[in-house]
This record gives sequence, structure tokens and C-alpha cells, in this order.
Amino acid sequence: MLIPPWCRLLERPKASPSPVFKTVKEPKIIRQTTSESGSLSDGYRWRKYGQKIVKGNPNPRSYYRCTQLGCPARKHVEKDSTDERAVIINYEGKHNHDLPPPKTATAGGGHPPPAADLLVAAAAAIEAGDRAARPASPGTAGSGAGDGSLESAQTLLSIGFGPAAEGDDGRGSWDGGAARPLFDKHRPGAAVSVQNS
DNA sequence: CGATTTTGACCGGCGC
DNA sequence: GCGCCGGTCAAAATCG
Repeated sequence: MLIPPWCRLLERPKASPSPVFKTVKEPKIIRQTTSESGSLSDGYRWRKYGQKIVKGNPNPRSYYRCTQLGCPARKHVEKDSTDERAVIINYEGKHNHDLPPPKTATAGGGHPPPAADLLVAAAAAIEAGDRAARPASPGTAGSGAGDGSLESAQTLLSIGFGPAAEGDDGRGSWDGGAARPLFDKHRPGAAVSVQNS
């Protein structure tokens, strides 16, 4: 682009959008899935706001944000360097709104459960973290990710899948509780591993 | 026409 | 103190 430098220099009043969150433990969920699973979308609407090539991975990492105004939910999508078919999705923050109608929710039709996938992933993470029966890839630099798995899973559950997604933040009334068919035995064999990289 | 994607640059933090 | 890396923003272009 040809953005004149002065343009930015003049318009940069705030350098730190939200420094307060630094101290707070933000929810972070790492999910690994495959492009085959076709469940890369969780039912929410995401807007891509950036893409960057990160070290250790020839594939670019994409940064998404929830299009809903005021929603702090973010998502980082990155293809696994070893598995072209593997896609690592990092969820950060939780949605403070309900799922948008399956109109253009990237779901395609809205038939499959929107968040069931994540739930499954969370369950898998808990299992993995509890058992730690996964040798984990040594070459992928994934050492000491056991606790993270469990934590991530729990966060995931609290992100909006748990029956009592907290609700003392002042605005914990974004969902009607467990009014959605989340726990589905439908298990996408592809999307399971969590916190693997 | 509106929403979303694309692309380059800037900022802040961390490591050396 | 300097350099590197990851993350975010903003404007333009594109697609539906």
C-alpha cells in the first residue's frame, strides 16, 4: 500500500487499546482441526483483520475478530507446518452475544451443531490433559503443554458452552443458558486434538 | 451498497 | 541498547 507515513503519525492517539487485560487471565483455547472436517467455523461471524508469517511455520497465520460490535472474541488460524491438512485455531476471549442466525454464518446451512465441535474439542482437551497419554511431538516444540490443555478446555467450556457460563461480569446474560443442543454425540473424527503444537 | 478480504506499516514486548 | 518477532490497524480493493 502507499499509505503516507504522516497519515499514521497524525492518527495514533491510543497506542494501548486495552492494557487492562494484561493482568487478567484471558481465556485461550487452542484447537487443532483439519480442513477436511469442514468445521472450521463455530457458527460465529469472523472478520479477518490481519495475516502474518510467523517463524517456525512457512504458512501464514490469519487473525480474525468477531464481527459483533463489542465482542472481545478473537481467533488465530494457522496451518500446521508438518500437516498441510491440519489447521490450528486459537480462540481468545469469549463471545458476549448469542450466535448469529445461520444466514451467512459460514456454516453453510446451519444443520450441523454450531458449537458442538468446540465442546467436543474441550472434552478431548480435558481428557488429554488429564491423562497426558499423548507423547506430544518433540520436534514441534510442544513441550509442557499438558496443563495448558486442561486449562484451555476449561476455558472453552466457560466461554459459553458451560451451563453456567459464570455471569458475574456484569453482562453474563448473553445466552439463555443451556438452551442449545450442544452436547451431541456426533463426533467429528478430524477435529479432536487440542493444544498440540 | 455493504461487508469482507487483502496488504503494508507501525507498535510494543522480549531476548540477546 | 539494539534487533527481532508477533500482533494489530487502517485504507483500498473485491465479492456477494
